[in-house]
Amino acid sequence: MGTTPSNTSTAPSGTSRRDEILRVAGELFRRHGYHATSMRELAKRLNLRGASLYAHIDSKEELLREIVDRAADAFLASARGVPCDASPVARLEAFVRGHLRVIEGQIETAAVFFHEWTHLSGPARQHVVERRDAYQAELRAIVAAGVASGDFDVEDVDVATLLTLSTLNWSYQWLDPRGRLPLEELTAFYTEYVLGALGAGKGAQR
Amino acid sequence: MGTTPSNTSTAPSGTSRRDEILRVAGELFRRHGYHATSMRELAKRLNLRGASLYAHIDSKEELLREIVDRAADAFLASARGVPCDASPVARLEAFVRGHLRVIEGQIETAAVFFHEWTHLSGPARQHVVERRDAYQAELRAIVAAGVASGDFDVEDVDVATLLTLSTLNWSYQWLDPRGRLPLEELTAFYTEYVLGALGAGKGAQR
DNA sequence: AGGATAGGCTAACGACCGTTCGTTAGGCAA
DNA sequence: TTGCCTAACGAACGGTCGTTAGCCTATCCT
Repeated sequence: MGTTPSNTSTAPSGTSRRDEILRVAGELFRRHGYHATSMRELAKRLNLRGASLYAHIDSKEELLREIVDRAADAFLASARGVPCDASPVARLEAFVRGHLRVIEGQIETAAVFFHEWTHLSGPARQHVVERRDAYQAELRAIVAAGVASGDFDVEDVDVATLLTLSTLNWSYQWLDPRGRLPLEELTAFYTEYVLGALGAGKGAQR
Repeated sequence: MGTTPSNTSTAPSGTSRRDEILRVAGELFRRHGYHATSMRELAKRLNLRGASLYAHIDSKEELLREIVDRAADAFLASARGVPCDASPVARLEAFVRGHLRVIEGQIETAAVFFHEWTHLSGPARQHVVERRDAYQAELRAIVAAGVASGDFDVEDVDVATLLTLSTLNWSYQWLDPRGRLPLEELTAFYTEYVLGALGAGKGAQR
């Protein structure tokens, strides 16, 4: 155990110090924005000095990259977890549920992902673009399948996909995990909204 | 004319230097974010030095405030221009059209409004909150009217309003004034999408 | 012509930034 | 006890930031 890497050091709560830094960074990045959050402020929140953070991380950008990566991976995994042998309506429903679950389960991470990812540069940025595109492609496939099966009635699959993503993506701005609506209920509202928009009417096959 | 205030000085294109500063600031704030845009960079884009900007403006925050205010005012004016004696469907359609027109007509201003307004502080910030709330209230009134008239079929007017706003608000992320779809066509797609979501079906009264 | 004004510049201020470096203290194993 | 490692600190590096003050020039007005 003497060779344990430094990032497994234990913070009081049982999580690693590095995880704690990431968590607080996520909160601050979300609240103030990446560039308006200083390392000194982040350290202060952790009862440390700015310089001390570098015992655990390489750079500020690494924090952003890791937070954004986590969200991107979560969204993509969620989309990829949608059973592709289900009906388009059921798939759409699963997609929506997965989307909201990711946001609700890690609101800070998701919010930073949506709002701050463009501050990444180089390969990290490109990697995010790829995953966003892949995510959109998953949704597009569902919409297209719905159109092909007759469950959805849209004139332009690309636009319908964009509009659906728009509906889902803005939710980080107002979705409150402790809000008045339980997630299941919000998911039901969302699903009905989107299905209606896609022309799936209430009698659509599930 | 010797008493002309300083902000009416003429830039090459015929607009005032101050307007030019605002325009370029809007572009840079949108592309890089407010905090990641420096006054030196803004000045450089205008072939000036950073310090020279203060002959025309009081502060960096004033730029942000003015850009955000313009967008907020435009959105609210647009919503208030919706004829309240029309059918709910027609009102909704006008709302959507107005929303997209504001964005399309000043994409930088709108994008900065959606993405950077939280960097404002004090009364300016509060003023934005008020206008955002007023804008949402206008939409809510339309949705509620549609429910009352039987044109819309939603279970929760507040949630339906939020979801509709979500659908509209994310468009600044992808709406390209020079994109493949003319605005009228995009508006038609958008209207159909939202009306469908609100349970207004294609036979709904217009 | 002379004075006023506007707009631009340079230099500088005071504050802040992300990060590195040298050092210290505490913990652990041999 | 000694030696090593980790985590944290203070000091500092090498900048950057928004902004102010003083100066200069061009233009306009009387």
